[in-house]
Amino acid sequence: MGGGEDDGIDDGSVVSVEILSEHDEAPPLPPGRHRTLDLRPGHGEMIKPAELIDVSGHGHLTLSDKRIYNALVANAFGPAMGERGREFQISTTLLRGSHKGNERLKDSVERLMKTIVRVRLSDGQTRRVQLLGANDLHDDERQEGIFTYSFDPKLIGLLKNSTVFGKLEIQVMMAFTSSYALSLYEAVARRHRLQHKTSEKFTIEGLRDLLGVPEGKLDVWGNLFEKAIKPAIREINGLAAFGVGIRPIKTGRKITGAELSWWNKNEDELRDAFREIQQPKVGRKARIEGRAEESTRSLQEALASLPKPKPPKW
DNA sequence: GGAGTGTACAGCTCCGGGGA
DNA sequence: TCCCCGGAGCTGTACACTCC
Repeated sequence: MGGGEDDGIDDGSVVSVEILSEHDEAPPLPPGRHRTLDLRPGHGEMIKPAELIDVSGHGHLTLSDKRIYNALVANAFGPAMGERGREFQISTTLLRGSHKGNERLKDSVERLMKTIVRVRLSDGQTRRVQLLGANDLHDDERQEGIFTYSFDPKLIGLLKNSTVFGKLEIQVMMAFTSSYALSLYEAVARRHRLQHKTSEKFTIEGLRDLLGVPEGKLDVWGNLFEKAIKPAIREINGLAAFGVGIRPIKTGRKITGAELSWWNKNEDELRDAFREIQQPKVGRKARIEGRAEESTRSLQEALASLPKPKPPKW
């Protein structure tokens, strides 16, 4: 998520969607172009319209909020998502993850409802809509924990005509431990398939928005880099099918912007990423940083230095 | 001297799970 | 399903240090 009305130096990330009136039919597309909602995600993938990735003002959302929202989008995804007044249902078990109660789910839903999507329209106006529309959480026994939800009609208007999207690997998405990593992953996922582009420049504010850093937090570049950018890059480069890098741009000595770049991984890197996703989250940071190998080696050395145990007498 | 870098530490959030 | 707990590790802040 990122981009928006206060976007970066390079305007390439700003979503520009031609909005139709409530009753308009979608205009015909040029040959070879498809509407996002007509696409079919592959196995283990989800497709997220760019309008839901380039969201401003999502700084207060936690990692689990973002995951839950992606699960709701994945569940609703398809031509039906573009129908006004359409409601969708999903089992709360799928949204809760491994946690037993619904209390966190309720909190997440309320935070998602308070999140405003800001999209710049082609006529220069900015549209503001709620990320999640009206919903019902049935938590009595007869309803078996079903969450019924809808999207704002104005948001549906955007989604119906969307042609730009990001393909997200669900396993990778679930493996992130940092919310900044998930935001950066989504932002790059929608960009890295572009053949003519492998980088994009942002202002510091644009980059903060892209990562979803709350206002007033991590104001100093050093802190932003150390606590948000570095962990996000580390996780993506360790887990995703593509690599990312962020290079600061200086004006004099002051850092005034940053260049985000991305590339496809080679076979070995892909194999490493796949292997890491299969491993438990505990110790991932160390493994990704390559420290795991070192600590394993020192452990082996320590074990080797111990006196060999005598074979048991049977 | 101003700006970036590195790091220690405290607080917070996430996550998994026990028990009612 | 809810309430609660504890551990792991993420996040934010502050400060000393380095560099230009």
